Parts: sequence; structure tokens; C-alpha cells
Amino acid sequence: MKRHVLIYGLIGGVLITALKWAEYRFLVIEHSIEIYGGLTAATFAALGIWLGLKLTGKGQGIAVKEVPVPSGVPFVPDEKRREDFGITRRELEVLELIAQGMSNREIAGKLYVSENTVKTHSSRVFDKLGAKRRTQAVQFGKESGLLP
Amino acid sequence: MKRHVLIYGLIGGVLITALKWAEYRFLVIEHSIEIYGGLTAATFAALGIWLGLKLTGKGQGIAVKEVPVPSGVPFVPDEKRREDFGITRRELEVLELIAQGMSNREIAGKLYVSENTVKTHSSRVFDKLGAKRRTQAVQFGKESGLLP
DNA sequence: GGCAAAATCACCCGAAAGAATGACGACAGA
DNA sequence: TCTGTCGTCATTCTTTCGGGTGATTTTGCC
Repeated sequence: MKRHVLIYGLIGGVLITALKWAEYRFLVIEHSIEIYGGLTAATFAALGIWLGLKLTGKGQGIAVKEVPVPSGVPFVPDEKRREDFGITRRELEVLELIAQGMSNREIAGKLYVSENTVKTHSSRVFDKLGAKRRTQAVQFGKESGLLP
Repeated sequence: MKRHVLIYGLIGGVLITALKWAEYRFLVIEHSIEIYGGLTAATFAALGIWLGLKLTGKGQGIAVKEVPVPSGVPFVPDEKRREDFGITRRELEVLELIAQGMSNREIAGKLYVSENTVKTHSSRVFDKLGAKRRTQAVQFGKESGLLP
């Protein structure tokens, strides 16, 4: 939920800035979706072009094909593997924070829940991954593509 | 986190644009948003890269520019970074085993030393990396190319 | 509306981890 | 030979983890 607010805020900010800068404010009402979509598409395309330029500046085409595809879409399909393990979203969320080196207390603070809750989630995740320690859980998570 | 917002925003924008442009709005209900987002993002990125390749013509360099992509690189240069942190070989060895999810006791057994020694090494490594927990040390180690 | 899953929190307790400190032998280099 | 680094080990103490158990609330779905 919080993420949505962030996303909309960010997009809105970018959009409005771009529009303002281009003096196209009158188009917002009628064509906002097209415009902001087009802008993002153009941004993405530009990013691709930049990547292509950057990579072809000194290298041959072989490396270019392999590298940018995985880095352009950095880790989205966690949902599938997550369910393969029977891990819930919240549990994966906790696991991600564990992988970032946070303590249970810090995670609790970040997620606005009690430390006991974090412990419950982490315990369940360890159980589902067959891990005995958090470091092991992180390792398993990375190996199975559950974590970036 | 922040990156996620950006990515989702971009993907979402591209998706909506693509859908709208192609008048395929009815497909949204039936298909997952991730798939279309990934497809469209990949399409635009690929298009951008292709454009970049076209525009730059033929690259002549042979050497592949070092791209920060963890895949494909089998990881060899630890010696250099190790010394940048002032970490000894033994300490890095312990850190590697920690990263594999082993407990201090297991590490002690594997290295044929006492558990106290392992604790000393790990404490020193944490100190040199500025980490407070072993998970954090692992994270830092991976980020700085100290660990695979 | 009701059921099942998920999320939340609590308490206890043992094990593991980590901080702080001190010490000792091996070894390389000045 | 003296010095610094490294590796080793110990002790004490505090904090954190993790297991086990049970409970309540929230949420998603039929």
C-alpha cells in the first residue's frame, strides 16, 4: 500500500516536472496517460540506447546480447518461486531484510511490527527453506532465485 | 527499495502505453501484469539496444568492458580487494564459510581450530568491514566483490 | 457470513553469536 | 635481535537467535 503511494508520487512528480518543463500543461487533462506512458517508454528506450552505446563503445556484440537483458529487468519473478516454497509475501519480505544484514529488532522497526512477529516470520521461513541459521537461509534464498 | 519504485513505475508506464497504443486493454484482466510489464520493458530495452547498435555502427574494440553483472564472471580477484580492507587470508576464509551459512562451530571443525579462534577471526572481519552482524558482513563482502 | 490462511504478538528457554580483553608461539623483515 | 603481523586459544559477559507453544486479529475467498 505504501508502495503505491510512493509509485504514484514519483510518477506524478516526474510527469508534472516534465510537462511543466515542456509547457504542455494543458494536455494533462486529456492525454495524461499517453504522455506519461510515452515519457516512460522513451526513457526506457533511451536507457536501452545508452546501454547499447555504452556496451558497443569498446566491445563486440556478443557480450551485449547477454548482459543487458537480465540487468534491464532486475529480478521480478520471485512470486513464482516464492509459492513453490509455500513462503508468504510477508515472510519473504522478512527474509529480504535479513539478507540485507538487519537484525530482528531493526526489521521489526522497519516493518512496524513487534520483534516477536519478526521472529515468527523468520522461523517459518527457515523451516520452509530447511535452514538452521539466517545466513543459511540467505544462502538458500539466493541459490534458488528467491533473493536478488 | 527506491529502485523498485522506479522500476515498477517504468514498467507500469510502458505497459500502459503499450496496451493503450495497441488497444489491447481487455487483456489486462486476464493476464498478469508482471508478464506484460516484463515483455514490454524487455521489448523497449531491446529496441533501444538495437538502436544503439545501429547508430554506433560497428564497434571495433575487442576487449569487453567490465560490466557490473555478477553472472558469467567466475570470480577470481579476491586477493586485491582483500588487502584493501586489511583482511588476512584466514579471516577471509572464515568469512567465506560464514557466507555459506555455517555456524562458528562448524567452521571451527572444518578449519581444525577452536571455536574461539573462529570467533576472533570473525570479530576482526566484522570490525574491518564495519559490520555488526555476520549477515551484514556477508552482504558487505558480496557488495565489495570480496565474496562470490 | 463463515472458513482458512495469513499476520500479529506473547512468553519461556537454551543455544549461538559477539564484545572485550589478555596471552602466546611462529615467522618475516629491519 | 627486535618488532610487527598473524594465527591461535581462553575467559567472561551481554546480546541476539531460534525453537516451541499458544493465542488473537486480519484478510481473502467461496
